[in-house]
Amino acid sequence: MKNNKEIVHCFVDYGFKRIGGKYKGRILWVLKGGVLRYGELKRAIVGITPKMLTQTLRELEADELVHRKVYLEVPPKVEYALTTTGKELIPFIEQLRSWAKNQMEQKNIT
Amino acid sequence: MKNNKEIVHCFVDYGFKRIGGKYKGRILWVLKGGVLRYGELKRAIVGITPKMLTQTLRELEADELVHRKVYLEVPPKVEYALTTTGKELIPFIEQLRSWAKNQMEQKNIT
DNA sequence: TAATGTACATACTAAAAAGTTACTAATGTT
DNA sequence: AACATTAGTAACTTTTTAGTATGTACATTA
Repeated sequence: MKNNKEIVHCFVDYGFKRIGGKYKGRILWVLKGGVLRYGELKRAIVGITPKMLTQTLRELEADELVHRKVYLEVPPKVEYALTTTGKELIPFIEQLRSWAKNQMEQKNIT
Repeated sequence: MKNNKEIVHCFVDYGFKRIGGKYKGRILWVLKGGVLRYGELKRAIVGITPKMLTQTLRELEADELVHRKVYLEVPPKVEYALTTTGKELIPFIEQLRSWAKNQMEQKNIT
């Protein structure tokens, strides 16, 4: 999800542009639990490919929602954590989540 | 944004699938103010094409977030309104919106 | 008689997002 | 020497989403 150069029409538009995309919400949500390494994220976000994980993390980083810390070791070690701005989004995701939970229970979705 | 048949991985995933897409958030948000006709929506959602407006409204309708009421008149008249489920999303959008507002002000985005 | 208004539909194209497959670096371990 | 480990990359294809351009119905109004 590219969001540079595009015209932002309103706050809602801007907000959705920053958290849109197939995996951003899930990534932010699991990072709510604390710092995670790349491989841990990969296991947590079931179904994501390394390409999409890296790509999405880079977008989140550029967007200052996630912080990336590289350890100069071999084998490599990279840790990801929410930034302050990223943490501010958690209540919002939580609200969507509880709405979704409700909906899924009502609709009996497996 | 198609979301049938796909695997839903968690509540967050499900939630984002239901409100994802370029215009859904904005449409729900303007409908918060009350019932709107097709043409009014078109004017409210600046930049949307009739194709995308219709398509998105149909998705929202199929998803039971928006209700569509057709008057059998000529020229045609169709009204759109939030359903109960749709209204339940408003606080959530409001939260994203206020986060976005904050961000935009901090970053001095026009 | 022709234009106007309204809510679309249809066919097609372009752009964006996501997926697939294969590959790398450098050290420690067997 | 071969192998495992970790966090990715690169090139390419497919799928999905969005945009463009044009057309339709039909009562009312000019």
